[in-house]
Amino acid sequence: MQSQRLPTLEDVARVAGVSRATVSRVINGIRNVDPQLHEQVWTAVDQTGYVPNKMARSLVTRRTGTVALVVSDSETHDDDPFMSRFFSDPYFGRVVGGLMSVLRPLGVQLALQMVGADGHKRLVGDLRNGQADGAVVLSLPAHDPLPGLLAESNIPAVLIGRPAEPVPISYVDLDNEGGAALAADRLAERGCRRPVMISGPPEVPASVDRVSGFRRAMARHGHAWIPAETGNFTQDSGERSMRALLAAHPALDAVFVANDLMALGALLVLHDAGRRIPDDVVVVGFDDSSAALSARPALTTVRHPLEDMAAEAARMLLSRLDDPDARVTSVIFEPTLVERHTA
Amino acid sequence: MQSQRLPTLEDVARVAGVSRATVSRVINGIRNVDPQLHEQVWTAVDQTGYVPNKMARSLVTRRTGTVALVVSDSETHDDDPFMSRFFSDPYFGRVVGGLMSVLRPLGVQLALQMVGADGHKRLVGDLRNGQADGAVVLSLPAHDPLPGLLAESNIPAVLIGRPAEPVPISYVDLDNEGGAALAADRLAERGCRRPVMISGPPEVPASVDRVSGFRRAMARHGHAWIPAETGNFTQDSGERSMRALLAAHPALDAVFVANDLMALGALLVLHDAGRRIPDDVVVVGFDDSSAALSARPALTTVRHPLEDMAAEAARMLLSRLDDPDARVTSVIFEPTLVERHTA
DNA sequence: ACGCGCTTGGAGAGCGTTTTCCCATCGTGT
DNA sequence: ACACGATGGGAAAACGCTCTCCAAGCGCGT
Repeated sequence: MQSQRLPTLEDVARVAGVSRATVSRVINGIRNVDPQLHEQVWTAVDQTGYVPNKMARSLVTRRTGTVALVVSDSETHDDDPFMSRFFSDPYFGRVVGGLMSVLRPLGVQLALQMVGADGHKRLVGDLRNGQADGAVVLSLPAHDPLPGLLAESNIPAVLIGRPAEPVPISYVDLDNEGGAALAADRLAERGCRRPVMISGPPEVPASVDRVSGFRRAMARHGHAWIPAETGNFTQDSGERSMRALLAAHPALDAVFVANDLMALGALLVLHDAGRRIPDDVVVVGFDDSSAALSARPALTTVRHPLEDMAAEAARMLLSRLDDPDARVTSVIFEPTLVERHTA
Repeated sequence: MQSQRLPTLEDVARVAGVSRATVSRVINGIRNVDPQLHEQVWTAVDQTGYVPNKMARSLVTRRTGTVALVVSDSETHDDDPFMSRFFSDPYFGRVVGGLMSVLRPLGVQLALQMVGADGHKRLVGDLRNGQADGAVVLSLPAHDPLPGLLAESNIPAVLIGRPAEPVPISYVDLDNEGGAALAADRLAERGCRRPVMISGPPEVPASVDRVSGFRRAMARHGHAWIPAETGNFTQDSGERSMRALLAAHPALDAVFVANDLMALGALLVLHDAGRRIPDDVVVVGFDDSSAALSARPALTTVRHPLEDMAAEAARMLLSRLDDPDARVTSVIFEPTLVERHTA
């Protein structure tokens, strides 16, 4: 079986005994077509096995039916076996799942676009051209110029996670401060006296917000100062931080950890140190990733509704595509506390 | 800023004072162009900010510069919050990472295609048309007709994981039997007397191979029969299976678990049962996923080089695209044993 | 009968490329 | 000088589709 020429509109038209234009109308569901011809056309389509050529269509409509998922790799360039750290992080998969849940029923394609430190202009060029109708942008380094470029090129785009500097571009984000406050309230409720925290890297905005949210809420509960240790969101750094904290503050009885993976590490260290959880020490994580469930005891954590956020981002992008003059908007999601067994 | 018309070849040609054809030649690096004009054209390109329109180009070249990553969702239709189980499984991310590592340097796009039980013909149609030049197909249910359809439509495609029935289509796969044998050898080496195993679902071929490989190798070591319990690759099922095994065979001193996630569960149960690892019971997992590292003690496991396999799949697909008459091939990867602290 | 609006369907002009011809132009061997 | 093969560049034909005209047909009011 050779890769012979596929049937075109022309072929269908010939078979149905009508013109290209009519077939096109029928295919695209435009009314004003005699039911009789309508019928003829469809049978001709079936008979020829016609499938519209997407590129030809896109060329004239200026619509690709594709949105790009842009991920930055400027942070993970050449140490790891290529990006494996990022892609194998459940974060990525959760976003893809969320996007797909709204894109797929509508027949919209998702194309992966990676952009390095250099490729910004190329990306914008590609986007303005035929690559995609719009973009969902993920996980940018703190002061990435991309949001600005997108905004000024007038490319439909939605960020997941707000940009570091204010930029006229739509985004979805999580109320990280509120989430941290939830954790703080829980800790207070459990009657903790000597809370400590393990924070994330200071260059990621979400991390900063979690710290400040937690501090502020704890202050309301009468804890003016919270000893903290800085991790980098890996389990390893969680262990290290916990050990340091334990050494400096042996009497600690509560710890807020800025993400679940680090919390997993902290739990291990606490366990090895002979602390009973939650009796001696209560622990609250952040994200409600799959790690939270596999922790022992199962981790009490702040749920980050990433799938929902991604789905909303997709919806926002789509509606922007339908109405190019739509205003820039943002949606902030409220986290919730998932009570399991560590606090 | 309006979405004004972008510069086209025509515009560049006018600025450079040459014809469209010449600009096209220069852009596509076709020799036989006067260096002088060559220069003129490039400055004109810079000046106008020209970016070739991908769709117009694809329309005539019949090449999209895109490959599709096809994932089946017929198994996970409507129970979970949409596919979250599959996408958030590190499996997905590892494959994406591996594919990207070869695709991106070549400027090839990756498009996600999900296909349900019904959508097969649609997918094939889309693929034969403008969607993508070829496909990497992932994680199919046992007797999926897709490989057959792809083969008979002569669509360039590479499967990750061999098809259940023999089909003339290229694939990469892991020597699951060999991997399981590796685990068996290790268990034997550790002098185990009463080995048991936790297998995966019988409908996935890889799972079956792991079981048979393990059984065969253990037989060589003199263990004619291995008690087994069947899980479904989740941590939960690992726990359940381990509990059952412990109840039925209290004297067990070694367990082979068909994937890391289940091994994680098994480890927890063994720990709760007061068994010391690896002194009382040795455990070997399979996959070397991130779970293996976060297990305590760190899990000894069989490494499944998924990124490498995905990368190879991409390379195979690409070379098939370059030479449409290339023969169907397959590459089987050899797993290795990663020695950590459980065996 | 005639004209007028309304519905249908066809002809054809693009959309932005690549690529096939084909015509200059030039250098070379006789 | 003249013919002749290279070689560089332009005109224009696709590629497969959408969509804007226009013409034809039809029912209605005058």
